[in-house]
Amino acid sequence: MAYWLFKSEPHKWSWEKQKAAGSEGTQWDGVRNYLARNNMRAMQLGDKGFFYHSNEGLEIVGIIEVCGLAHHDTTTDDPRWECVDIRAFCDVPKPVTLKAVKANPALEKMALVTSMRLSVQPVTEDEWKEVCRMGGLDPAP
DNA sequence: GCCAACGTTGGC
DNA sequence: GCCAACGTTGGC
Repeated sequence: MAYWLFKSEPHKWSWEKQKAAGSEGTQWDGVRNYLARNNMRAMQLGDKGFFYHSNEGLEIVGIIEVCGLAHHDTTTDDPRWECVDIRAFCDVPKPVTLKAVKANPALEKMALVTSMRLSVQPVTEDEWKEVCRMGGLDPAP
């Protein structure tokens, strides 16, 4: 089981929309970055990830589950781009802000801080547990 | 809305 | 294969 972080601008695709998509989930399309794509290729069914609101909110608001392995992104004809399917798993009761992440020395190596612009990021198990604890999810799912 | 960071593109 | 130009992202 691995952990990830997905970034989305809420006016394009918000946590509310992700939840409304229900248990069937949606494809995480639109990623046009090799590193982010490679991260998605490495995902396994049942992997969990944080759902982060960029630009507005700037906080981790939910947890998703990978429910479909990487496959071609149907929003482009370019065969290079792939995406996974994800579905909402649960809310983060107390959203964890970027500010709070940056202020926590235990999270200083987190990709959210060091690779700010990467849209699909790996999260270590320690980081996962720490962010869940900050968000009011203890034990971590 | 600005601007820094950084990934991608394309000419050589 | 290098590197400058360009476009996009995302925090502020």
